Amino acid sequence: MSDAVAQYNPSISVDCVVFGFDSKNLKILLIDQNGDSLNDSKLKLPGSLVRKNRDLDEYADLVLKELTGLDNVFLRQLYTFGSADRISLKQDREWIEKTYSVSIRRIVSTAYYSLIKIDHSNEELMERSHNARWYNVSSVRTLALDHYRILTKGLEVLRMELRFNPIIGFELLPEKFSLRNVQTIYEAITGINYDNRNFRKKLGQAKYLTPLGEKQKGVAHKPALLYRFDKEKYFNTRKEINLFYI
Amino acid sequence: MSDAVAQYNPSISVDCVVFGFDSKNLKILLIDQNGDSLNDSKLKLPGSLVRKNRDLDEYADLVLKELTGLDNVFLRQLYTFGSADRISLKQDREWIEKTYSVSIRRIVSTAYYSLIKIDHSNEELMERSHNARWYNVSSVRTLALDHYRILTKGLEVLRMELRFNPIIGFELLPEKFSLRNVQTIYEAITGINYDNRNFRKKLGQAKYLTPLGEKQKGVAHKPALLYRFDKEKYFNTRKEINLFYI
DNA sequence: GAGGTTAACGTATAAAATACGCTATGTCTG
DNA sequence: CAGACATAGCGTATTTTATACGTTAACCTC
Repeated sequence: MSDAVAQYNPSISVDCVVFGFDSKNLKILLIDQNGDSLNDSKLKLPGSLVRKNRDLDEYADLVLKELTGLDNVFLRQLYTFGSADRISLKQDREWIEKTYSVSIRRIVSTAYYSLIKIDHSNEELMERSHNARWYNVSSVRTLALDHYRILTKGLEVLRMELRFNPIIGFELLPEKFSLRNVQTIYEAITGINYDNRNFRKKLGQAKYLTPLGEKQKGVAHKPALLYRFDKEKYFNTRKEINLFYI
Repeated sequence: MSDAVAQYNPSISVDCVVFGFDSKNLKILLIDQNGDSLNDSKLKLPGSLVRKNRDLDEYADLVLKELTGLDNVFLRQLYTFGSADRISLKQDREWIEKTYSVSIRRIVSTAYYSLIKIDHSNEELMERSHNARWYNVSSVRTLALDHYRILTKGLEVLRMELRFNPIIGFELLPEKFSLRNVQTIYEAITGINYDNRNFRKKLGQAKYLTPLGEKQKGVAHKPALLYRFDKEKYFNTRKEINLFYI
């Protein structure tokens, strides 16, 4: 994202929490600043200072597109981090100043979160050109700058969203999936274990799951039917959530 | 908020959507830029460019405190508006440059929303020193800059929050209130009409409402019992919301 | 004291959540 | 090739919650 003629606003940046799912675990896309990933604290979220006179949202999209090569990915604003002392380490400051050729004082960063179908991503390309790789969210303990806090916020919002917005799950799942895949992703995100029989009973009421008549292959148990998420039906049959909690 | 020696960052600002409730309608606190309020489009949200090296959150709090004189008010981040063309009108740009004595290009504004017990606010003071007054949210049609969009976002988030977080309602209600007051505020925010008997049945299950043994006076109907919201009990008895929607 | 208005309590029914039993169908192992 | 094993997939019983609506109580105004 660095460019000799680019004019960056030295106090505005975007960072992206990019989630994925490998049919077992929730993943996050992280960049290795140094090219070696032995030390967790050198891992950071993809992001960039924003060029002058560019939309924030549009710029987050750009960052993501350059990183993944993917277009039209799910991307939403998460939160804005504006503590005056966000960039407290001298080495972080110097890294930014060198990368963008600007002198910085404080940076307000607007974080976004993105949901990616991991099988659509070109892992080789991401690794080669950006030192970016998928990590298990559950194994991440520290990150550069205040990026761990951003990740935590991302997880919190993801959890909240999934409760009311099943689309969150299907953005992460591949085109074809089993009901069990859906349950696994709900469990990975919420941390709650659901009773398999009740979970699928509830999912069965959804109008937006189209069975494909196709089965899993090569699994050491009864193969599951595969389904497809029908976005159109989802938006047409969505019923109002008319509830409040005491 | 203007000050001769202040150093403002010319591209970062905060705006506050300040909600109130007068036992009938949802209200919003707006500032009249010109000192006359005949023209809606001259009304704006309270806000300010942010001084260099000041926390965003802290600064929103400061703006609010200077405006209302109130301390420790409910204040949460809402959304960040970062379109490059947010300040499209020449007169808006000039007003900002004159007020803050800075030259601006683009401003990224982080919006906050605040909930105020209207009976705690000093309306005279606010009007005299800031041209600020409470308006019915439902009667606001246009605002300066992109502030109407910010208000819309505020309403949307308020609605969502109220579903899971009853505290939202009690932040707006006075210390003593009737169950009917609670229902009215829920209806004002969500736009849904609830059956009075079922609504109070549900509220009755809440552990955090302490009856005061005191009754309404001077009302032309059976006077209602007054209650108090017990924050501590609320946090102690809060049960996990263990649900997801299909 | 009649009429209007909201408070406050109660009952009946429908819908949703939860708990758990059981059979089916594939792969893997000995 | 039989039996173990694992998850798929269907079903029933029970509890909890939501929804609909009847009824009396207590205050004001005229």
